[in-house]
Amino acid sequence: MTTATIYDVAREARVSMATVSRVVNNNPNVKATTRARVQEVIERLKYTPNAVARGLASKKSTTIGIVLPDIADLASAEAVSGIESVANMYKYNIILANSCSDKEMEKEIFQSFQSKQVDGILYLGHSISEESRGLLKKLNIPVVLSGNLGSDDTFYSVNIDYEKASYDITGELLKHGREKIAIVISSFESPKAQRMIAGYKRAYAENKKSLDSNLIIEGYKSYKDASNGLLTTIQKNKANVVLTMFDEVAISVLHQAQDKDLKIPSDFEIVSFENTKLLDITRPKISSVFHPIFDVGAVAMRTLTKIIDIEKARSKGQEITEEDWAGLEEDKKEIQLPHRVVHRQTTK
Amino acid sequence: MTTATIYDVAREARVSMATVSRVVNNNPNVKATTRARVQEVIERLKYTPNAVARGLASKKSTTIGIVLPDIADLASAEAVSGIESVANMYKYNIILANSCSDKEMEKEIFQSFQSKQVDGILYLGHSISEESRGLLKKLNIPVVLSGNLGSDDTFYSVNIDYEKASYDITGELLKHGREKIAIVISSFESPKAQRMIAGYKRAYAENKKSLDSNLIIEGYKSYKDASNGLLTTIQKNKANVVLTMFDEVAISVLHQAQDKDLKIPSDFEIVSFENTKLLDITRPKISSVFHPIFDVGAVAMRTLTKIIDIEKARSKGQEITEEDWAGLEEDKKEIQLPHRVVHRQTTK
DNA sequence: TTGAAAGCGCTAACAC
DNA sequence: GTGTTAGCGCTTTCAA
Repeated sequence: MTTATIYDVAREARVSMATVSRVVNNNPNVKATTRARVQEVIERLKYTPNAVARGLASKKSTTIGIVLPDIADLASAEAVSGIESVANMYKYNIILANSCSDKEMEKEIFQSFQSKQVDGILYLGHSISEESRGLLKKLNIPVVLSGNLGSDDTFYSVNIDYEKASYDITGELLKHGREKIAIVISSFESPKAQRMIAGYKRAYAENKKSLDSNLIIEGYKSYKDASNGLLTTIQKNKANVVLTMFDEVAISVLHQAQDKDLKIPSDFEIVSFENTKLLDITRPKISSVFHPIFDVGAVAMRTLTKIIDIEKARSKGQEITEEDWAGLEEDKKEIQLPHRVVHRQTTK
Repeated sequence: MTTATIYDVAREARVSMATVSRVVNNNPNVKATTRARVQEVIERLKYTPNAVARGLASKKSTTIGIVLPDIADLASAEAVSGIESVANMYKYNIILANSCSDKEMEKEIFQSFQSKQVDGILYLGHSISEESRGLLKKLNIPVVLSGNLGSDDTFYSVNIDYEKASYDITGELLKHGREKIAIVISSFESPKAQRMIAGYKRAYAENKKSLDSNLIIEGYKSYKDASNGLLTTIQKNKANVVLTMFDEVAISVLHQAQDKDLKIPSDFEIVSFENTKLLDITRPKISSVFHPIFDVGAVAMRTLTKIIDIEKARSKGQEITEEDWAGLEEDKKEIQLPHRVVHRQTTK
């Protein structure tokens, strides 16, 4: 079975391909009667435009590429879900690529995205290397980052304000009498971790409490990492509150605390910064800095559509309207979604 | 910046486009020196073939489409991860689409996949409607199902043997003296659930134990669903062992049991049929029928690549070699991966 | 309001 | 081994 082409429709409807194209693309310059006739033939022939041919001719693919370190990670999956929902709304398809945090891989992915002519790229992940940043820039394709920060202002990015989030929760705990608060991060290299630490330090400073740098603990990002005695490390440093960058780490600490028969939250408190749905299926439920992951994905995608439209207008030499810019500022490319502290059952 | 085209390369290397095309596609019919010269120009010009143009000319997109009910679901995400890993190996890109289990949505997705000329489709989900099955058939694109069954033999599918898995665990429990085993499923409509029930019943029959049909409990697929007193329902029917179709349900039951101070596993036992990594981050860890979700995705994708190759050969009128068929049988399209019962801490 | 025609960048006969 | 050429199915001027 060969599918109908625009040419078949044109012939059947006794018009030119151009007219069919106009009808399909809702171009207003078609007489109503002609439009109706073409429509009828389209339905009769079950004509669907070939997106590939269209892409070649128009240099648009209505496809966006997503690069992320690991799709099996729950937070990533939730973000992708948010992305998908708005992509769907705007009729974009999404191509997914796992980078495994590998630079070579990323390079290949970018190339493949370029070759597939994606209209935009969403880069998710806890950090982005300078090389990748450079490659992305050269691609000349609209890009939005999420889950990681623009250290410069080349790209738009969508996140929560990690510094402030960290500051808020640390400050709150300090004000309520906690002194020794441990903070567990993946690595000092991670910009997200850096911001968390910055907020943490600022809170200590403003509350005039002395900070023990041993309480900043590096090297934990999964349940497994942490299950090898992280709690002992925390306790060795006399902390009885811990802030974790990842939910899995929080859960691991919780289990270790339970194994040691610590009373939670009276003896020991836990707050996670990730906030996937995992936190709701532990007992007790783990308190967290609420971080709307789905929304972050959705907003990132929405932002990308705006940039794509602006770039399109720009390349056509068109005026860019206020409406196009709605909600975007050229000089402030870091978009931050609101966060809030959610006390579940692992904080007093 | 305009990217180089095959034509630029041809001109610079003083050969025809055809030769460049041959070099790019590793066609052996090129003299080594010519090949080298072309390669050099390709690198100098940073030429990357345009996949869209290529797709239009060759009617292949090196892209496969994945339809699934919910990407934010952990099991789906793990399967996608498996798919991605082999897709990457075979240089396919993947387009992801959330169907939200909605038929209209699926229809649109299939159309969009068709229009994007995907080389194959992977359909994940607990069940597939007759309509969708029909649409998929008409598409004339290779399809592999996973997570759900082919009730007929139109499509290849990759799963574990749910009937046998259910039979195995039920039989084992019955042999060890349990009498009242509850089984919690999403819905009687689900083919997967049906097979689980079939295995469950077969085990009861073979062990000559009487089965109480109240123990087959329908309507639970998430933590939330279950948290509304599922345990009570189970206990009302005097069961002290439960098999759940989903991990979240198992976790919910576990928590309810803990709330009631049931001793686990001595008073109450739990086995899940899903086996995501969630089961490892509960305390106690939940026993399960081990189900290699990542592998199921990987094998499904691998199967799809084989079918694509076979169809390609077929459409060219080529002989299909033994090698092409490796591991595939035309008359047995249900591929089943091995399962095994994993006793963690919620079974005696 | 419509049509003609020139590509978009590549592949794949077919010819040499 | 290599080149020529005719599309693939569509968009998009430009002209009518």
